[in-house]
Amino acid sequence: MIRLVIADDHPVVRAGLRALLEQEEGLGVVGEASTPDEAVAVVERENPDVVLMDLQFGTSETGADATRRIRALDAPPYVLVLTNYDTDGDILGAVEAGASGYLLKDAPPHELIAAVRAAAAGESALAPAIANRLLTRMREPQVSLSRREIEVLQRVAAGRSNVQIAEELFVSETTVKSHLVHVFSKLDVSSRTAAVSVGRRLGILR
Amino acid sequence: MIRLVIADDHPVVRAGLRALLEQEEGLGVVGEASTPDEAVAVVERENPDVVLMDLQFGTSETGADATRRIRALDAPPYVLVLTNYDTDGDILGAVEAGASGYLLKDAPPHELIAAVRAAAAGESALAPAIANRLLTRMREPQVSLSRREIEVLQRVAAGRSNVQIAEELFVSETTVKSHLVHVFSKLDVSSRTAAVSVGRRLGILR
DNA sequence: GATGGCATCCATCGAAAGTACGAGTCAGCG
DNA sequence: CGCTGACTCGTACTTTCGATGGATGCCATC
Repeated sequence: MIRLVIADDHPVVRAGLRALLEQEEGLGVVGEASTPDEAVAVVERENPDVVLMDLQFGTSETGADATRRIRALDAPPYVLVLTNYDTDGDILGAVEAGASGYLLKDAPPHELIAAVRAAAAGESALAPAIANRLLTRMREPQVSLSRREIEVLQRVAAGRSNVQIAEELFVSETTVKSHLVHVFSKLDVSSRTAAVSVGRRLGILR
Repeated sequence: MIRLVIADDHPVVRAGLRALLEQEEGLGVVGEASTPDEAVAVVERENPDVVLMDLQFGTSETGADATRRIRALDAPPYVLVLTNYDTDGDILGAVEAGASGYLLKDAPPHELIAAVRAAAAGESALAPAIANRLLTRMREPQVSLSRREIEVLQRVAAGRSNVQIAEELFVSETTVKSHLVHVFSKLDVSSRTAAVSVGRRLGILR
């Protein structure tokens, strides 16, 4: 049986995933987590085959962080990342953190199940709608912001101050400014608000 | 038994709601819909007691529209609106469309069930976290920005500085700041970038 | 006629934001 | 092994924002 752990901060989503997955032969949910920390703990305890990991939690720590920590364990499970938006900037981060698959939350059940089975078999499973975007982004670097720069820009777009962003990312305010300097230069702007508007037009921001 | 219909475009969310609600005594899900149109059709066919209605569908039509149409039927069911964000601008629209309750998707299960029972009894059920915000917004009629304030906010969103905006509008920089102070206060934010992001979510900006 | 919202204007002050250096670690690559 | 790029941090400086607390005239509504 494929043993699963679900990590998502929405009780409704957890219940939905559990319901959809458990009515499938050969799949079993052995644990749930509502925070990144809890996810790591549950995975260590249950030693599952596959983890379904939400990208956005209510906290500052993201699913990508948890994914990185989980993949650093001994004999780690495969991690399937879940997200709401196919434009999420953390997707790249999650993939680099060791996620072996990537799914949209509005994916139909059969896609979900296929992805879980693929992941359990060690294969890569990207939602079709995503694979394209990811690949095109890979090969056409365009205005390629680094992962960190995108992360900072997203938080700027959410209205956070430099100090707040620094705290959320556990770096100094100087570092945040430094990232922003690069973002401004790459986007050819000179203020955060302009950067947000250009970033949105270029599809870097949702 | 309280007969329920679930309308949400996410299969996972539908399954989660169904799972959480059906393990409760006296509740039964008699239909699901993945689009606003389908929701109206299913409600007409099943004649349920309560409808759980998502606010955002993938389409241009919103849950508020469907709510309005459902409440216009003969002997309509009560409608509970579901949304991700407590700042969603359509909330007011949904309430005005006849929704009798309002829930965040990350609400704990007991809150969800309590809201369904309250709705079935014809009572109003607002997520506690929301009720306040909604009420204050009701008595302080929405977020109506003046024409001038919107003009300024739009230019802020385009990345202009206060000085630039002042020149464009043929007023002094202080005047621009003054408008922005009002905008900030109305939108309950304290920076231009946050104002832009809230303004966008509320539909004030493109 | 009063009240209140809107648009306009003003000054000051501290807090953010942005600029401009320099500089270190680390991973990956040719 | 040296190079490059991403990421990190520091210090010092200038500019822009935002908060505060006023002021005026206009106009609609009560």
